[in-house]
Amino acid sequence: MKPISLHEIWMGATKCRHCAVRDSALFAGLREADFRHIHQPIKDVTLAPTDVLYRMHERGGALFTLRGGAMKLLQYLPDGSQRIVRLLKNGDVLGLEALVDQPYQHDAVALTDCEICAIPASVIERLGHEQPRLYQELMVRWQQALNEADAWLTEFTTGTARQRVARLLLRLACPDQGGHLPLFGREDMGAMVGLTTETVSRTIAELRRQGVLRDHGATLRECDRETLHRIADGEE
Amino acid sequence: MKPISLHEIWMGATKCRHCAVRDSALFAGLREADFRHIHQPIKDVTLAPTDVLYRMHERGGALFTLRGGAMKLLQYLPDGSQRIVRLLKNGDVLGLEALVDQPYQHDAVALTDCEICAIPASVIERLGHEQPRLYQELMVRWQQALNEADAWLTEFTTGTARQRVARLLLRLACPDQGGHLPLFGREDMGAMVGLTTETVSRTIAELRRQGVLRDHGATLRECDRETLHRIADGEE
DNA sequence: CGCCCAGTTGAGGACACTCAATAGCGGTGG
DNA sequence: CCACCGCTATTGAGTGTCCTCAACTGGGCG
Repeated sequence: MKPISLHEIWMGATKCRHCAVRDSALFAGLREADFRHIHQPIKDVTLAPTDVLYRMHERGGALFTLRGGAMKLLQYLPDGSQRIVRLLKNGDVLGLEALVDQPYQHDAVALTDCEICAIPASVIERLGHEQPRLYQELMVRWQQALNEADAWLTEFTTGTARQRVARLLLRLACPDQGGHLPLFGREDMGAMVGLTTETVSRTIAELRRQGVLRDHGATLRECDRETLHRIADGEE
Repeated sequence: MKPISLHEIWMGATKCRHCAVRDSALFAGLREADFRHIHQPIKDVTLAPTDVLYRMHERGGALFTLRGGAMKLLQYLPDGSQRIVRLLKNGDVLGLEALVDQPYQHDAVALTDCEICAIPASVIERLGHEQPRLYQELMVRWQQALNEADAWLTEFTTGTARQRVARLLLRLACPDQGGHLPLFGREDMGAMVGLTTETVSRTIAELRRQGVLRDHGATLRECDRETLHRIADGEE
């Protein structure tokens, strides 16, 4: 849980502008010339699992694009228990709050090794003045986040444990045939669907026994999307 | 449940530009001159409870500001059950999806009598070209929606029925001393916190018996925010 | 007056939680 | 190389909460 201070982020050399930002989904579509406007440092950040990118209520003034890896956004309840509010993967943006001058709304924690680009909000503001296109791009990101949030609400907080886990698996393991996420720990899965680790474990164990899931070693898996869908819809 | 077709909305007279849009929170801050850019109709809409403003998956091309009343945004599960994903009140914006050319993501249903302003996405785009300020305003709205969504996830899907109902009451009845929302039906409340109507009813009945809630006639209420907070935090 | 709908209350059962013990894996050090 | 430790996952037993089904109440309105 080594925290990475924002200070640390900004003090680094300005090695970007030549960096991978240009590939970054956020800036895709901006033309070469537009980059001359970037006078502030855009810094690369690397994280290891459990590292914290930023914390709730912090005022960082930067947003981030996730160029590689996976992260989770956490919120906490008064009793201390935590809930995973969203997952982020390649190309996703986090910390958009910074653009409207708000403190971060979550803890952002790395689930895998991550490569991240940190972009000061001021850079966006400057670019945006001459590139309304950028705002369009940002709004798309915002809407994506909102869709995700709503989907989580309806998919992961309703129905039986069996249904929720099935839906989660469909979202995590299966979407892209090869790119299995490491299939997180039971604890994290529980925090996503609002169940205890034990219940998640039991549920997955049963799915395995029924042949819906196949454990390839430790973390890799195959899954029968067909039946998972039926389970998710409560038909089984 | 009389549906209001979007066609119906757009065919109306262009009585706005002089209309209340200028007071609308969304456009607050734009100066007089900026309104000359609005060539398209901005239409007023009035809804009665249970009326539908738009439906999921529709492509309306317009966004809306809620000038008065309260609305709910719904999503559905495969089994047909519905979940209330967000509530909207005075000054809130809905249908932002239209700005990024997406179909609406929810059913938008009136809970009370509503006054609404319908604004074509094209108007925003045109205005935005010369008024980057407007984008800033829009992003703030988007972030608001996102904060709401996240808050619902953590507050209304965790803890016991007692806790959830307490949190809901704190959000609905109490925030503004006088402006009690009609304290929705049990069914709606259930759809917000992920419980059955019976459980909500039982829970509220008990709170009443314990003197935390006082029924003033039929819908009005007083509540002991102090103890509600303690209940919400699981200390009672 | 009686219907209708929303809310309330009851009884019974299912499901997920809690607490607790066991198993499996990986790393570390003797 | 094996023994041991720590962590995570798994499994079990018992309990509590919430859901389901169903009956009953009460106010609003035709």
